[in-house]
Amino acid sequence: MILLDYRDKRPIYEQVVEKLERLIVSGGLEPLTKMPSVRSLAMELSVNPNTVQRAYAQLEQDGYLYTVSGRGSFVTAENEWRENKQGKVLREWRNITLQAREAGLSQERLGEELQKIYTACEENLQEPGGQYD
Amino acid sequence: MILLDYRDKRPIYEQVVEKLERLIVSGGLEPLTKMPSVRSLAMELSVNPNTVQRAYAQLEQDGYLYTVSGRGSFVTAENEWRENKQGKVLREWRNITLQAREAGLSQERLGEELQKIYTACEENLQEPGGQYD
Amino acid sequence: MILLDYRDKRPIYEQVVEKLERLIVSGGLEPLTKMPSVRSLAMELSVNPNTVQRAYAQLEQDGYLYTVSGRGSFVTAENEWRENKQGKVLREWRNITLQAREAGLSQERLGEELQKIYTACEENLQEPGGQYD
Amino acid sequence: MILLDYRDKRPIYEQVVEKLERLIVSGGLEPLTKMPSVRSLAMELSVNPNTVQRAYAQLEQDGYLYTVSGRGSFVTAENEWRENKQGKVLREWRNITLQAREAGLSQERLGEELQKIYTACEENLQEPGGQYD
DNA sequence: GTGGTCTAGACCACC
DNA sequence: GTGGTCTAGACCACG
Repeated sequence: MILLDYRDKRPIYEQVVEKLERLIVSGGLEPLTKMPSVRSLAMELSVNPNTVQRAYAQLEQDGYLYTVSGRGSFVTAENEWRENKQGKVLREWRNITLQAREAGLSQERLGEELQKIYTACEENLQEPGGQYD
Repeated sequence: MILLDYRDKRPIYEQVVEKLERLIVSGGLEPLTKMPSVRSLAMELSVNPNTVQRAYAQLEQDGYLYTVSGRGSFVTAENEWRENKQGKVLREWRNITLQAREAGLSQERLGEELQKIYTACEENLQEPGGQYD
Repeated sequence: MILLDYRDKRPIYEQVVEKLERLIVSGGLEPLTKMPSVRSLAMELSVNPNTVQRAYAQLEQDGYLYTVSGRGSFVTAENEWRENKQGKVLREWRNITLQAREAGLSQERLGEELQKIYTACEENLQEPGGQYD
Repeated sequence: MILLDYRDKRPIYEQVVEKLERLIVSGGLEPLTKMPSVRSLAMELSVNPNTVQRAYAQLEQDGYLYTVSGRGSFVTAENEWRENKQGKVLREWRNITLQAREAGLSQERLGEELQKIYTACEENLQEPGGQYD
């Protein structure tokens, strides 16, 4: 389900956060679903339980999960993070787009890319937590 | 010329790389210009010369600078990095745009933003290494 | 009657204690009333009887209930806990007020708030176990 | 400087957070001061460096500190947290005051207490991180 | 069995 | 030396 990249410079727990956030945002993990337990996910990824726990804590702090001690962690309702997430991603998007303009990419070019990304939706929506880099 | 943010989590040399790269990409530093010496830039930024050295090495590896031993470092000709840079930034841009789609932002919305960013060009082009976040 | 918040970090039995204590303190459960049996309250709240048992034990220890073996639990006479409760809450109140002063809130400001809280009494007194956060 | 209470049920890192937050809020640690290093504070408190680091991370997330990798952690400027802190403490204060009212404490009584707390300022301001419980 | 906390000890990147 | 990450293994409270 999740594949870790040990060559990535970022810490492992951050990779886990990113993958899970994407799964949640894209609907791969529906609201109210029970997440795998800290220990089981740690086993599955062959990392220390502490590492997974740290990822869960981060996701909870970001509003994607809530966790009930002794029972497990659960995905929060969509409306709790949807708006927040859109704001964050939009800010990043503006930043990158500005850089693209500086690098000499024309508005038309980006417009075409935009079109491509939004029309090529079927196959990607199937596998939402996939590789982006 | 360059302002460092000590509260930024990223290492300082990386900030220096980023700022200089932007200066070069956006035309603030023209091709074939001589860069300030490692020592003088280190003094100006009040950082360890090692840090500047590392930044220059990175920029050289990325194709923005070339160093002539005993003479100094110079900005390379534009065609050497332009294409490369565009490729990199475009890949990032696609990645973020995909995330934006997953987060529920519509193509129309991003199209409008695109328009805004490209029409509001005059004032921003003046100060290309500025704040993006 | 009582609504549990499963996303609250505190253990469930503590929530039950808090709600019942408020009900008693605010007069929602009059002295000498018979409390619901452990089992029935557990059913009503859909929790483990152990949890309710623990809450009752805590309330008994705090002087709000007394248990007659084989008969059930009953709310104690008011004078048994009134003074104690006031002392505890007053100590907490002093603590927070001191923090408020340290945080820069003026005496006048808190005086106004005090006034507001005590004049807006009618509607809140109806539903004493309600939301405070 | 900081005294840990091992009988306290709360985790150690949380106690550290609380004490340091109070020191900062009350002016015992001035803005831009360098905090003791993670390791040295861990030695001083006889706890594991991880525990202190967790406390620092929390304080950073709450806006009281910023940390520069390889250089240390520093107290942020006052305006970054002052307002936020006041809001939080005021909400708590309202909550407790409401409970005090329910417990039968009169507005006059709390008014007197308020007066006492605010007039007895001299001695307490000297030792702002002191015992509150 | 679940999450939460803590310790001890290790390694890395940065400055 | 500084902070940051990770592992291994332990204990506790909760349900």
